Amino acid sequence: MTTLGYAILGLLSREDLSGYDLTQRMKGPVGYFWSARHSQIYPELARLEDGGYVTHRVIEQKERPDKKVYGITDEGLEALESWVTQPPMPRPIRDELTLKTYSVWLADPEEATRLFREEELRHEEQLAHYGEIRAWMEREWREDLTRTDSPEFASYATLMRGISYEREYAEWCRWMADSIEGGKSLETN
Amino acid sequence: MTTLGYAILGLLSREDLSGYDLTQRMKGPVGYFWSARHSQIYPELARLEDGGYVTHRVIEQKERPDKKVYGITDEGLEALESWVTQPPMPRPIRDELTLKTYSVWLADPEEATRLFREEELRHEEQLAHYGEIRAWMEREWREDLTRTDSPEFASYATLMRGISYEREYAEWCRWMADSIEGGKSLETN
DNA sequence: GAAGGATATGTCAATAGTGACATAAGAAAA
DNA sequence: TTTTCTTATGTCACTATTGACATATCCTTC
Repeated sequence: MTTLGYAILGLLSREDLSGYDLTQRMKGPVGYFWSARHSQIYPELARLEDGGYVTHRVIEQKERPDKKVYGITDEGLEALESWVTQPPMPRPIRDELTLKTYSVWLADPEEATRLFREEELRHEEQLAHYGEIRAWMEREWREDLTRTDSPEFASYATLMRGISYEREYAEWCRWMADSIEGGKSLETN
Repeated sequence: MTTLGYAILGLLSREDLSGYDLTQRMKGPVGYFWSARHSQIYPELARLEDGGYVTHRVIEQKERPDKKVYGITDEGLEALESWVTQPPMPRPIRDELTLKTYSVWLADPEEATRLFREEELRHEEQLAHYGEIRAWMEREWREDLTRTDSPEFASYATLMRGISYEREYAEWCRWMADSIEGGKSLETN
């Protein structure tokens, strides 16, 4: 089983979905830390069905193309449950901006400052967006969020990782821009 | 040009290195946010040489296999310089632990708590390791760190990203473990 | 004397992931 | 009326990355 397979099972454990729906859901909370295009999702669904983790039924629609709606099987749910608490495979982090930082000493300071200010803004915007979603969740899901065995709590916890990730990134970008602009690094930290 | 190509140029802009040396360097500051195995580095060096970004000379060694030491060309340095301040390609983040979190509602709370405590420890350890390197850098490179056009500052800045990344990750893991252990999420945050 | 580790450079098959191509039909906007 | 968007499912070629295989020598440890 691939990690993408578990991402799909994670979505199907909450509700039955078509390949198209799954592609859309990849833009929500799951997609913040794992995403895929439809060209990867359709073949993966076929593999999951082959392995007995999901099944599908065809929904005929008038005035729209037919749908294949997928549902998780008992075997699929079991596989997902045992995967969840297994320590994650250590994967190397790949972050192009931080790699660029390693060569920032070669850059024009003004251009470098602009780069980090721009990236700071990008992460601040993402943070603001997540903040709105958080406020919505805390308003709509107040009860559910007190139970850690609710899917709502799981979505909220994933979002919280997004929030702290973006905040950390934005702060570091600001520190970088300030350091280069000020010409000194140890001064501001 | 690939991102790995620029990672290699970034190392070669500081000193001439062999493929083997580059592989070793990938475990240091550059490797914190971009890494590769030797099986990827050797072909990439060939491509870089093909493109005129690097050149090599063979160093014959007694009692050891011969070396190919690579050096960056003027074209290579130019390419690297213009890449550094270019906005990075947006890449999807892939983090298996945060993906698991999306399905944590299915898990046994005790096993989930153990998972997040373990991961918290891993990140705390990495943080402690980075902290030692930071202390060493601040001691040894005091002067250099005041100039943002020094390679030492660039290494330090990369390390600082590592430090804030690990701190953020460890804190979130602690919040997760505490939330699941306490059975409540909104209480501790 | 044997085994394992470090130095040193490569190839190759398999997997993961992206972007483009392909098709089809209704709805909405220009 | 034509174009564009949304729904809907798929394939295919290419790139990036990993892990295993391959070879050779010296040095250190058992």
